[in-house]
Amino acid sequence: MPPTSMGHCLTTLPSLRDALDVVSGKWKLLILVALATGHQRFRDIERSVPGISSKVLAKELKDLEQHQLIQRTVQEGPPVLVTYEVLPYADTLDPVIFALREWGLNHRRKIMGAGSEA
Amino acid sequence: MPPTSMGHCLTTLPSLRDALDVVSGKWKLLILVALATGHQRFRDIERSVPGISSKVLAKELKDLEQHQLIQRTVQEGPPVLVTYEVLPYADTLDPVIFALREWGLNHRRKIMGAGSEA
DNA sequence: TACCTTTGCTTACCAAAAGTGAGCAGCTAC
DNA sequence: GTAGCTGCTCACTTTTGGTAAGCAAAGGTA
Repeated sequence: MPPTSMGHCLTTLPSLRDALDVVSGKWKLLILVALATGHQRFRDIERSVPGISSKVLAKELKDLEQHQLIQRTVQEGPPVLVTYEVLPYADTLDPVIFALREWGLNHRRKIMGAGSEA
Repeated sequence: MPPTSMGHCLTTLPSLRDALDVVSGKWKLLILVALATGHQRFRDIERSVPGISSKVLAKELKDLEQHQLIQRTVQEGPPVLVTYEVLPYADTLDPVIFALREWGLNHRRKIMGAGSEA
């Protein structure tokens, strides 16, 4: 039972736009979740986010870094190691991710349930 | 203090993807909010969602209709009148919109606050 | 040593989507 | 009549996305 139903105020549109400008892609939230679940290397993320390509991942990681949601660290050494990690600020997106996750779960149930329709 | 911080479970990724498949564009949530705030005619929505074009709006409205989030109604009569309205199901997206709105609000503050940086 | 694999990307190339401007049918206003 | 609004669509350009390949540096394997 959402307490806000229909109660969108005038600041909703601009704030939403601000948020969407950072987060609206198909991949960004997925990447953040992958990072949060322990996948910190490029190839590791690539494998854990099904369907993403190297090119897009590289670009998205740059975007996320620019928005200060993640941090890229290069560990020099005989094998140069690059790791990505979510910054604390990215945790503020948890409510968004949570809400979206819940909705996705529910939506799938709806779609599956009404299986008799085209 | 988000209670879910880092606590993403294994169903997060697929559920998130399901949700993003419906809602990930730059415009869909904005359109839903515009509809929910009383803009129900095409041109009205177009004007209230800054930056959107007729073409994209038409396409997004079709998508939203297909996903059963909105309903298109044509009232025949001397002036044919087309109205769009959010279906009850779209209200289930309120938590998502709310979370995103909050985040956007906060993010703008952060960006503005750190104004001395590039 | 040669050969294959992994990593973290980048580069061409092509397809899909978004943005731009014009326009159109049907109506109203003047 | 002509100008305007509405709800779109069309043709065109630009931007974004996706695919496959490749590359330098290192590691394994024999």
